[in-house]
Amino acid sequence: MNRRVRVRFAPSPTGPLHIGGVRTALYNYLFAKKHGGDMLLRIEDTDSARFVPGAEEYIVEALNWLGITIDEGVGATTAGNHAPYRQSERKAIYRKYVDKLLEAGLAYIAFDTPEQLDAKRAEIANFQYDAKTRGEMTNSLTLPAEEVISRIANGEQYVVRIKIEPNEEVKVQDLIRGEVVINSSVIDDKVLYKSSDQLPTYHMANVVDDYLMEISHVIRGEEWLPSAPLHVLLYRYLGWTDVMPQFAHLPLLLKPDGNGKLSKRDGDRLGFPVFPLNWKDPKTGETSSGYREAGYFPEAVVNFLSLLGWNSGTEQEIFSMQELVDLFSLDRVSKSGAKFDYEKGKWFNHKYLQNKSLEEIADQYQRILIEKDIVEDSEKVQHIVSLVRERSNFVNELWSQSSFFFVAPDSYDEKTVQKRWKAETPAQMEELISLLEGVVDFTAEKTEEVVKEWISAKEYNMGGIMNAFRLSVVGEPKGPHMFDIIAIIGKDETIKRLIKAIEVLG
RNA sequence: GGUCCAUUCGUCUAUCGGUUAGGACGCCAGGUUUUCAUCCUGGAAAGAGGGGUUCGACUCCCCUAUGGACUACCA
Repeated sequence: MNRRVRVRFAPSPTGPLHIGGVRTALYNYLFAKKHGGDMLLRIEDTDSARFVPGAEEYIVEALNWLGITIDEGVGATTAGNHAPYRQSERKAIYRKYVDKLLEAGLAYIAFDTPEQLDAKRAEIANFQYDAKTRGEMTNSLTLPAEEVISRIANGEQYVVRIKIEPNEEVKVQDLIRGEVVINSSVIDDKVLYKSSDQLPTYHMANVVDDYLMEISHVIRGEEWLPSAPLHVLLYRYLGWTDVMPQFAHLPLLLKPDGNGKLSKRDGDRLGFPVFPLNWKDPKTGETSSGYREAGYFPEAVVNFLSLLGWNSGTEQEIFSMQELVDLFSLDRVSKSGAKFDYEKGKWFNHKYLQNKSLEEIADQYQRILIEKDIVEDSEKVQHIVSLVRERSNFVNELWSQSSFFFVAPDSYDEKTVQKRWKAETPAQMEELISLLEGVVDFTAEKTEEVVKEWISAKEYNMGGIMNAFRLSVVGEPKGPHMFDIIAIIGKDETIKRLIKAIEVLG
């Protein structure tokens, strides 16, 4: 069967989008675009208790920032003809299919309260609500029909459970892992629907929506692999096996150190963001840092994430979104979890900082300068950026590499003073001042020529002069070529800084 | 505990039975440089262990070990 590729990213609005979720969204997007298909965004808010205000908006904004565009669903520009795309708004739809299962005897009503179930679990080790145990529980299989009706009529809360037939090998074809087989006896009679909020649980809602929204491929995290057989069974119970989507379970993103799934705490602990955007928790007021605010380019984040669990098979490392789309393939997705290496993430941003146009970088840098009340024309800023960007990873690091172009040093690095400011230095700097005063054409080329001639004529030590010169102008032993620096700050400013250095350092 | 998934340099990975096991990040050394960086060159660094299958296994199979996920009226 050849049907249109339609994939969905289906997060739960329980908080900010985790970086692992971002990668899942990215892989879905790449797969969809590669095959000319549709990328949907569906909000899985069937757990009213865990709903967090602002989370949905955050998810849309994050995907938008990253360039992962949504064709259909929440946050899409066009309406889409499978609306609504929020599960909380689809209550009536699910009830119909729950009833269908009930009528077919493939599901049943259970009245056991959460407390009773907890008691059961405490009493029996490894208790599972299934074919072996449901006969001892309070449900429509053990109660007379009239009692079930009267209990419901009396307003008693209940859930609907799927009736799993034991001892069957359930096969799941996974596009990444191949065939996965699980015996149905180890699957419990999962709750599909709860009367308390009249909403289905994840499993039911997910299957019904994927069916109704004509999803062709379910690409999701590996944490869903254990419940995939249940989903296969649900498709079968509902009579949808012929249009069941194909599954692909992605490897997890792991902690950089130690073991386990990458979590919010790891970011706090190790000092890097695990969210795409800053997130302020509405309850605690606590803010978690995001890649955008940390100074990352969205392209760099996408590139970095794309390679955590997938590779092109070539030695190329830098990919545009379009290249990623062209090259992406599920059979090149790896099976094992990937430890999150933040250092490599920084390297990607470094690469993008070098490869982007000077105009774009200068434009971003100017915004930082304006915050510092520094206004310069863009041509000059571009020139400065061209001199210092190769030594930076982020636009916001540019300031520490180039502040001396805009403001004179207010102190001098002590170590350098001891090492580079000798007894004879002040006199030499005086000479340098009068030399520079005489230079008419104050370009990097000209000043370099004049100063070097003077140094060799006087038989001064090149390093001694230049380092003292740098100390006077920059205040620290850093920065680009000295003559490039003074050409930008100009003759007057250069001389002013030399005079001040002689004054202060003696 | 049970079920399932996984296992190549520290990390991300290439390899789809025959390779000096390749690349990248990071690390180290050297070079360039008036400084700090960058950059360039080079280097150290890997097939979890044990059995098979095979003329030949990193590659296929089994066992063990290790790691991970799941095991809710959460997703």
